[in-house]
Amino acid sequence: MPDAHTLGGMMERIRALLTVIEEGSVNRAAVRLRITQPALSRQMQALENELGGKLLERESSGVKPTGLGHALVKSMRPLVGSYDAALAELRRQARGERSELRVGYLFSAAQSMLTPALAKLRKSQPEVKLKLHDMSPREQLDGLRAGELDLALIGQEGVTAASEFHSTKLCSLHVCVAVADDDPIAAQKNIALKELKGRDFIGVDEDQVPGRNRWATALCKSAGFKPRFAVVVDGISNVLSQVVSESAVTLLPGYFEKLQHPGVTFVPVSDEKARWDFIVLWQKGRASAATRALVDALKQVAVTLR
Amino acid sequence: MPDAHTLGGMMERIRALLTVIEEGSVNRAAVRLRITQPALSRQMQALENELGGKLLERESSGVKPTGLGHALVKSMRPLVGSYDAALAELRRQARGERSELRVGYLFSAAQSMLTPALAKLRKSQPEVKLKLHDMSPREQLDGLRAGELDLALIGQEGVTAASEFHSTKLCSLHVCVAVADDDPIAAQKNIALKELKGRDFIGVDEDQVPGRNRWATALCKSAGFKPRFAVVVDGISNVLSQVVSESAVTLLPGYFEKLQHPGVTFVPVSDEKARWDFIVLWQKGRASAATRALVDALKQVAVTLR
DNA sequence: CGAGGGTATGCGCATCCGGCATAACGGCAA
DNA sequence: TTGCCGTTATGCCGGATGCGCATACCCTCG
Repeated sequence: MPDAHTLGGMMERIRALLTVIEEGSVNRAAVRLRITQPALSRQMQALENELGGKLLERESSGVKPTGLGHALVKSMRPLVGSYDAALAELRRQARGERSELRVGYLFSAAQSMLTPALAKLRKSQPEVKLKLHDMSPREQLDGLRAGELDLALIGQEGVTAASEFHSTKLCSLHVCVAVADDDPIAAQKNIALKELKGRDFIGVDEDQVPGRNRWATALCKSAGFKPRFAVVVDGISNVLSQVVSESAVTLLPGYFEKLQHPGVTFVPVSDEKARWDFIVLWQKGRASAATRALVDALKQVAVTLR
Repeated sequence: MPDAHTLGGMMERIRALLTVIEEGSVNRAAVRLRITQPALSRQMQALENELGGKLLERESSGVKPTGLGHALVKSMRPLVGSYDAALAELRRQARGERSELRVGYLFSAAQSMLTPALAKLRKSQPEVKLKLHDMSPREQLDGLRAGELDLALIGQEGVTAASEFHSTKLCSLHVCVAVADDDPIAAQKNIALKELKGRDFIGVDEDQVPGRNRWATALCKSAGFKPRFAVVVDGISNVLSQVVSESAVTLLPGYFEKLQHPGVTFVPVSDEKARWDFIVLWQKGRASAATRALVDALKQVAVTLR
């Protein structure tokens, strides 16, 4: 029940009217609401003025709803109930008690880290309701911005957006270059970035993997050349096919070495600066216990994977 | 949009927050809401205090929702929409513009009057959405009291409840007595009430047809005797069967003469006092145009049926 | 550095709204 | 019939709330 000093809006007056109709008496309802009868009487009048019609028939034995009063009860009672439930849930969430955790991630990048972290979370917070969404980095960022995700596991693409959310770097992977099996580079144990000067690069659509091309460009620039993107494809899964068919190269985070792709060889880059960061982003404001627990679990798993 | 002096409750602050998040700026939202930026800033703070958590991250370029702010938008936006729609509909109804009309009636009693009245209504108010409910007198009264009906066509049973609603008497029917075909009374053109002294009467369950037995009792008392109810049945449709099987009698409104029932004859009662009133009840408070139109139409039809 | 955009906060004033006291009405019992 | 009790409505007053104005502080950009 709101205290006397928050009874200022229509919703509060509507709530009071529901009580009056239930009691059939302004006086008894006032006792229930812990205000005086005259104050409540005036609230009822104010509500009638605001709606433009009588809601109550006044009699010496109490009050009875008019047709309009009945209609208000019918339409507003469920609404008030939903509103109260929503407020209660928001207050719970504000206290960090949100039990739902919506996680966005890219499977190929995150599964080796996410799976053990979720196991830890399941142990420490068994009541958490997880919603896992396999999505591209772009979708992850959009989901966070729209408030549809609580947390995202994202790579280098998330670095530019990190200031919009809370963020923590989990680990930094080395970089490898993908080449066709019959490429001379495929026989090397590793490669320096400058050896890629003059080669055709395959880029990724900015819309799907924001910042990937800029990252590759920055690395090559630090090695003294500017990469030429012969083709820009619309998804990571198409990059490796184009590497083969175009006799081109592309820079990828080291986790790709674990993926088998016919006709493609991954060669580690030896440059110290060639790193790919893996970070976790979560919403600003107070984080729920579930969110904090998952972030902690991810940090622990990241340490073991180094 | 409420004016500046009614922004007192949480709902109004929530509404303001939706605007702030939409604009991404307290300042621009304040312009939209036609209040000053400091007032709106304080409302946001008050709302955060009431919910117990930050809803907005403040930056020099404006504001961004926190996770809690996103959650509020998601849960409250539809609620605010429903609330506004409900208020708008209530205001329309208050102005007499309700386009729905829920009518309760007992078919056998009311159809001869209701059908022509509805034809008149259809002509004068073609946009009215009618909801017709064939129900017992008890159900009609309960429906009115619960605000589920706007108007009820009811007989003598509604007379005692008339003070709870607006009411108009439409007509007064003569009374007849129902007897078995082989009863000596069946051969009479009419009958005086006092001739029924000593006969078994069939009564009707008070719960289904409130006041029917009391009405019959009062009529017989005015003729100098008290009726003995041999059987009390649970519905009007069972009365006539019992009249035959029990060689009993019952008093009924004159409209029953139009109904064919095997083995039963209806004989008019000659006593002047033997009348059965037919009335229309509708909700207190301002009646919609549709309700008034139907009441008028019923009055006109009642005149022609006399 | 200054200008312009943003949000937060002190202060004063107007309005709102509650409590207290009282008026008016209807119903019921003696 | 009168008096009592229950009801709702309304006048008056004071405290609470919330707004506008002025100002402080921060950030970004030319």
